[in-house]
Amino acid sequence: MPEANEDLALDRLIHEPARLAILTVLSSTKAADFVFLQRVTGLSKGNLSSHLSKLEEGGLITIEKSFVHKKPNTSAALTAEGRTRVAHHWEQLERLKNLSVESADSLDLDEDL
Amino acid sequence: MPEANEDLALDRLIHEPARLAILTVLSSTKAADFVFLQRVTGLSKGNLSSHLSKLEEGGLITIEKSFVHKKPNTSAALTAEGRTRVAHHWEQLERLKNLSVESADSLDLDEDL
DNA sequence: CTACTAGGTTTGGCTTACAAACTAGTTTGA
DNA sequence: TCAAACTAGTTTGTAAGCCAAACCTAGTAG
Repeated sequence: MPEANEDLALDRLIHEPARLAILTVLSSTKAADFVFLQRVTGLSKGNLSSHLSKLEEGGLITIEKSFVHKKPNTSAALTAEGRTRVAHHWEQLERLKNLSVESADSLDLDEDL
Repeated sequence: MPEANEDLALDRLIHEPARLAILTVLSSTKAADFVFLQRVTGLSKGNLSSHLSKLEEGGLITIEKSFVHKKPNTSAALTAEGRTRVAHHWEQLERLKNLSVESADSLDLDEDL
């Protein structure tokens, strides 16, 4: 029956490097389109496309499709929930990192040796 | 050809939550044995076992097996390389996080639109 | 009209994380 | 004494996930 310090679990949807990059970019821009995201993240189109879909399914971002100069344009933006969840994720990481300082002595292990 | 800001790539061997937890614990203890690691990380035995193997193969930790009270005992410790690579990983994360502040305007996109 | 390009999406294969099943040895207890 | 239960792991099977190659659709240049 494992299940230690449950509250510092990391959300894999966010934690994945490619998505963390996407989300980080979106954190600081109202919205970003596909081409821009591809450039700054360095992801392939296919890769970016599927990550965006997953983020949308997960409720972290919204995607709006339109036509700009007669060309398809896909724009992504963080949802309110997405914004808080991403922020929370960074806090989790901070907690985990700092856990290495206190660590060994004070970890909440059920004392039943 | 994508391949943007290459130098903030995240090492998946380290980034994986389970391993990040293990490594973080090891960062602050000279060494930790299997049972202890299982308790603090909350991982199943099988899971912990295979992650430790991968970390060892990756040169991040060393594993020493012995017998304590006639029972097998597996002890893990960070290698010097492991220690620096883990530290580097936290720096990378910090960089990524802070990238969200400067972001949009100054990203090194090859200007060839 | 044909070829090429831009902007994506779908598909297929390889990798991986996870827990269930297994191994090896030790202690308990009847 | 011998078997059931426990400790400390490892191996294996599978479902999920990442990635890039192949594909799709619409515009545009020759």
